[in-house]
Formats: sequence, structure tokens, C-alpha cells
Amino acid sequence: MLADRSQLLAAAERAIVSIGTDVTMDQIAAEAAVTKPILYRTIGDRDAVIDAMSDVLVDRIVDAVASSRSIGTAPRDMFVAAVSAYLSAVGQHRDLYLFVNAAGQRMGPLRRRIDRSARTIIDLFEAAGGGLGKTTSPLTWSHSIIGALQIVTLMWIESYDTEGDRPRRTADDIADDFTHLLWPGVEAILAVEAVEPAAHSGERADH
Amino acid sequence: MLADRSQLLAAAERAIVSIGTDVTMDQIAAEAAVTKPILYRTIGDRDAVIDAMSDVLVDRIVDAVASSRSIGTAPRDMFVAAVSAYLSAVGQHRDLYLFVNAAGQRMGPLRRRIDRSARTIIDLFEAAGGGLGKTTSPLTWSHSIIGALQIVTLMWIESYDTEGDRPRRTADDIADDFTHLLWPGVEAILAVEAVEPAAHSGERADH
DNA sequence: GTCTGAAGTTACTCGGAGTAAATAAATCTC
DNA sequence: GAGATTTATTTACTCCGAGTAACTTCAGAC
Repeated sequence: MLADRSQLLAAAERAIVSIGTDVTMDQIAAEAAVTKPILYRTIGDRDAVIDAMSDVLVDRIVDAVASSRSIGTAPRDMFVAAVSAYLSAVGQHRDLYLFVNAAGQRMGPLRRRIDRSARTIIDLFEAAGGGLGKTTSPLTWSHSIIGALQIVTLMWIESYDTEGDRPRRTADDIADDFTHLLWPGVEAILAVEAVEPAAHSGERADH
Repeated sequence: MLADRSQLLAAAERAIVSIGTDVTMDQIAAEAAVTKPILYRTIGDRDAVIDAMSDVLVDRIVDAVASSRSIGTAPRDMFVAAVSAYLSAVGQHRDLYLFVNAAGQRMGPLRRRIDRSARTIIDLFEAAGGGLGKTTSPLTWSHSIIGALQIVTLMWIESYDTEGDRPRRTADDIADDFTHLLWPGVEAILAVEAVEPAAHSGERADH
């Protein structure tokens, strides 16, 4: 078998879906019809698999969020739509998400995942609000948003198990609540940025 | 050796501090001058240890946050103070926090930790804003806050490693940024709750 | 044919979680 | 107080998964 990287990753995903978050490296290799050393040479150790699956997942989520952006919508509605799209995307890759979450809290993969997500969110901020990213504040903000989304998503997705096989609440519903909490702060930040585009390198506004 | 529960937990903490997040059950038992089966009988398996340490940690954080509440302060300032106290408390129990985080992402312990933290936050909301907790929204809100705090804290604490042995930013600094993002939403929610104390059991306000 | 190197597979090592069987201690019985 | 029975404790395992070393097989070169 040729076993190039992408085929192995596809097999890994199948294995994760069919077996669950505690798939073993042997099981992944077996699903790829390949032996373990090949898996190790082609992709790497477990952390590498996690990193790779994390990338796959984040790609899909970013795509889903990006294609939820419709022009001419009010910023707040865009925000809701983005969150909802995020949730739906994760819901469609439930096992993958649970795998990355359960397995990927070793500091290495976790850091990597967070950094990548943070970059994406800061980019969004910059696209919406102008020149952010000069101070360290945006890092804290993006970490906050990532963390909030992560736990909300995890708890939502988990309710698949405890309830029937449908989520008890819709993605839109959750996105709505989420936005109620997060949007006012985001809006305030964007407003400040828009008005004083150079004010963020020194002092912060009130204090 | 008597080896009651609290002694074992104290030993576990010492082991975590001296060895790190990947302490082994044998090492914990050794630190307690006790053999493994005793550890297993007294506390339980690894998840039980994680649960227990998680409880210890959450207790300390809750205490720290509680004792940061000074009367007569503006709500927003109380919020900042609480977040700052949270961060400082975690900073003082860095290894414990990292242990609970690294080890406790197995769905069992994680859920438990989140549920407990969520309860605490919802209680705070209720104390501040009146009768919350009738709809599911407060769950989403508290999950958001927990998640945001978690990642922000984790990234902050991690910077101990990459920088010197002092955190690059102060807890107050981070708390300030965090508040900029989160407070407006929290304030809005509290305001709505204060004005229409019975409005949350059915429809939400705008939509 | 056979030598050489890549590609792959078998068959291990290593380490940690969790436990069963063996041993020591303690309590009860007369 | 000696023997019997139950309870606490330790030793010594099993099991399983990550990661790897050493062996095998097949391609082409000559």
C-alpha cells in the first residue's frame, strides 16, 4: 500500500469515528491497512496524529465560519451566524472534536491548537475593526473567546449522549445566548478601535 | 501508617509539585509512604485523584475569590477584583492547576469540574442580579465564562515557562483585559435580570 | 545469479494502571 | 493465653498501549 499522508489521516478519522476518542495507534494503523511503524514514520507519534487531526478539524471549522459570512449583514448578526456555523460544523464532526479535545490537552498540541485559533480570531478582529494586534490585549481577548467557545461547544456536544441522539438545543439557540454575553464586549472593543486606531499601544481607556 | 484521605491528598499534592503533571500513581503512593493498593482503596483510581485534587483547587480558588469581595465597590470593580483574585490563586497553585488540566480532560472529571464551577458562577449571578437559573441560558453563560477564564489562565500560567520565572504580565493586567471583553455582556445580563425579574422563564428579550 | 539499499513487518521493550494472591496484624472465642 | 477467623497491607503480578529494534522481502545494478 502506498500510504501517503492524506490516506493515513483519512483512515485515522475513520478509526476515530468508529471506535471513539480512545483509539489506539494500532487501530488507526489497522484501519489504514498499514503497520504501526509506517504510521509512525509517515505521521509521527500520537501527538503528531492529534496535531494533524486538529488541523483537519480547524480547517473545516474555519471554512464553515467563512462561508457563513453574508455581506450587508449587521455586525452582530454576523457574529451570531459565525458562532452558529462554528457549532454546527463541530456537531458534524463530533467524534473528531471529542478526540482532539480528550487527547490533545497535553500542553504541546493544546498550545498549538490555541495559537492557531487565536491567530484566526485576531485576523477577524482586524478585518472588522482595523489595526489591532499591537498590544497583548487581543491575545487575551482571543483566548477568552476560544475558551468560551470550547467549553460551550463541548457541553453542547456532550448533551448528544445524555439526551437522545439529537442535541437538546439548536446551534442557533446556543449561539444566541453566547452572543448575549460576548457581543457587547466585542462591540465595545471594535468601536474603540474604529474611533482611535492608534490608541492601543499605550494606555488603555478607563482605569 | 494511618493514611486517612486528607493525608493522602496532601501527599499527592506534594508529589505533583515536585514531579510535575505526569506523576505516576506509584509516585504518589511513595510520597505518602504507602503502597499502591492503599491509595486505590482510600482514594480510588487516577480519575478519583484528579477529581479530589480538582476539588482542593476549586476550594482554594473560590476562597480567594470570595475574600476579594469588598463591600461598597462598584460591580465592575468587583468583577475585575474577582478575576484578578482567581488568576493569583491559580498562580499560587500552578502545578496543581496544570495537573488538573492536563490529566482531567477525560470526559468524566472534566464534566464534574465544569459543573461545579458553573454552579458557583450561577450562584454569583444570582447573588448579584436576582433570580437567574430558570432557563438554560445561564448555563451557557457560565460555561462561557469558565471556558474563557480557563484558557486565559492556562496561557498566562504557561508563560512562566517560556519567560523567566515571573509571569510576563500581572494578574491585574490580564484581569483588566478580560473585563473589557466580558463585563459589558455581564452587565447587560444583570441589568435585564434586575428590571424584569420574572422574564426569563419563557421567551428571551430580543430575538 | 547476487549484492545493496529501500520499504515493510514481526516481534519485541518499556512503563504505568489496576488487581489478585500471599502475608502480617488484629480481633474474637473459649 | 493459644488457637481461629477476619481484616489490613504488601508483594508480585497481569494487562495494555506507546514506541522501536531487528529481521525480512523485494527492487534494481552489475
